[in-house]
Amino acid sequence: MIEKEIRVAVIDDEASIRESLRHWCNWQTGFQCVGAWQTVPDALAAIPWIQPQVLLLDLHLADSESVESIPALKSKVPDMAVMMLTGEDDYYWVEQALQRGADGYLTKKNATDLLARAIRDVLLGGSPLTPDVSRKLIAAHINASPDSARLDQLSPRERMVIAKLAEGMVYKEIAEHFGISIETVRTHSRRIFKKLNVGTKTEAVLKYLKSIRPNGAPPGC
Amino acid sequence: MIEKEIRVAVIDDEASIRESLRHWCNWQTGFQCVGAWQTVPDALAAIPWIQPQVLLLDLHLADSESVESIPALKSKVPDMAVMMLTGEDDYYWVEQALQRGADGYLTKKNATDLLARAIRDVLLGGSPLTPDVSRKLIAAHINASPDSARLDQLSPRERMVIAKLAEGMVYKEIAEHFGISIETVRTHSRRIFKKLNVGTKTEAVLKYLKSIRPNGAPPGC
DNA sequence: ATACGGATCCCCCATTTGTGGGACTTTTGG
DNA sequence: CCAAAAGTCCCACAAATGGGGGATCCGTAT
Repeated sequence: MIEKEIRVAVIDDEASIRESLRHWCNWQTGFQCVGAWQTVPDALAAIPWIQPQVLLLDLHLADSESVESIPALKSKVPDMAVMMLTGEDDYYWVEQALQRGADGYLTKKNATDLLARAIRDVLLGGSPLTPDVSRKLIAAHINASPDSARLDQLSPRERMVIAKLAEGMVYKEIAEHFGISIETVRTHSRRIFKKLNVGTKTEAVLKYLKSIRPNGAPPGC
Repeated sequence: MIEKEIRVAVIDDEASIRESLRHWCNWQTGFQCVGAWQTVPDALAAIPWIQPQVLLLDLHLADSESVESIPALKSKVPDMAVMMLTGEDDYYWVEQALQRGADGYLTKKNATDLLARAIRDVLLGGSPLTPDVSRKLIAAHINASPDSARLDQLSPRERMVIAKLAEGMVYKEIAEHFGISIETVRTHSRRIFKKLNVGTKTEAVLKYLKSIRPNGAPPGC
């Protein structure tokens, strides 16, 4: 039945926490820790071979590294669940993490007694959040369109570029339109993709249209 | 100054008209006829080498061949102007031709006295239309979304595919979603592009969204 | 002064896309 | 039943795209 144990991996730069999570997993029945890395790059290199089902990701890795890396991590193992672990419940990071594809978000203080259940929940498609997190999430969601805000992260030039993308123009046409190199357009697009957290022109355009007219004015306007 | 003459080409299956247009061009000062073909395939083979500036295209080639071929012709010589010539002013064909990239549309009866000016106009970026044509164009435009009709030219499967494209999915994802080969998805897409008269996924999605909700409901609905 | 974001451009590389064929089976409408 | 349309799959090739670097220049903020 070692085959049926839930394969859990850990990323935490703090050795003590990392190790205690590892030991906790292996001690719990039904879980096995298949990896525990200190840094995201280490994990990125390993998880494609390890194929964990759940990744416990510490929010406290140097500044925003952990949150930024969620898309990359999930792309390596698409149906791996990412569970954020954090000490504080700074809502800014909650939002950032969830927008980037985190599946759960637990504050560490009450993590240990909830973690086993949370891991099982997340594998069943749930989004386990500790109560303090979900309270803030709900509060923020009643009046905010999470994606619209992303647009003002775009620089003026990037806005001009995505506007043209949203007219169906290809890179070469946009370059000619603005009298710049196609390489510049590609650079702008790559940054737009990163900021909008998408991977293709079409996805970017869809998010752009949603953001620019959440109420739904015709594309021609 | 033979270099500064406007290079005109003709496609017309009726020999008498074709020849009279050729002679007319060469007789007019400032024009030279650089080609006169009976069929579209003949022209397609020749124009890349000839590089005409203006192509006079008879609408009366066997059924829809001439209109259908406008995109192909323009793709061979991207900045060549295509001027439609027709006896009648059946608005259906006017619309079809303009949608496919025709730059001008003249009815033959009053063509000869306007043709010289129309050719010069079209090269300056204008869209010369005989009055009867423009009247119908305007009438049709006040209350019609010309593109919406195009969607029901799509087969059921093609509609399913473009619906997924409009969710930002890439070919491989669509293939997996429907459990078919990526080649099949590509084939569907090619036919969708042809029917919607576009060249890229993004353009297709934009037309699709416009057609599916001309009033502009949010993409999420 | 110097660090930083924005804008510009360049190279490389793997993958995806767009386009042209062709071919086979299954529906479907006369 | 037969022809047309739809759906499926394949090959091949050029172009476009999506990332990954890195580099330069210019303002502005620190």
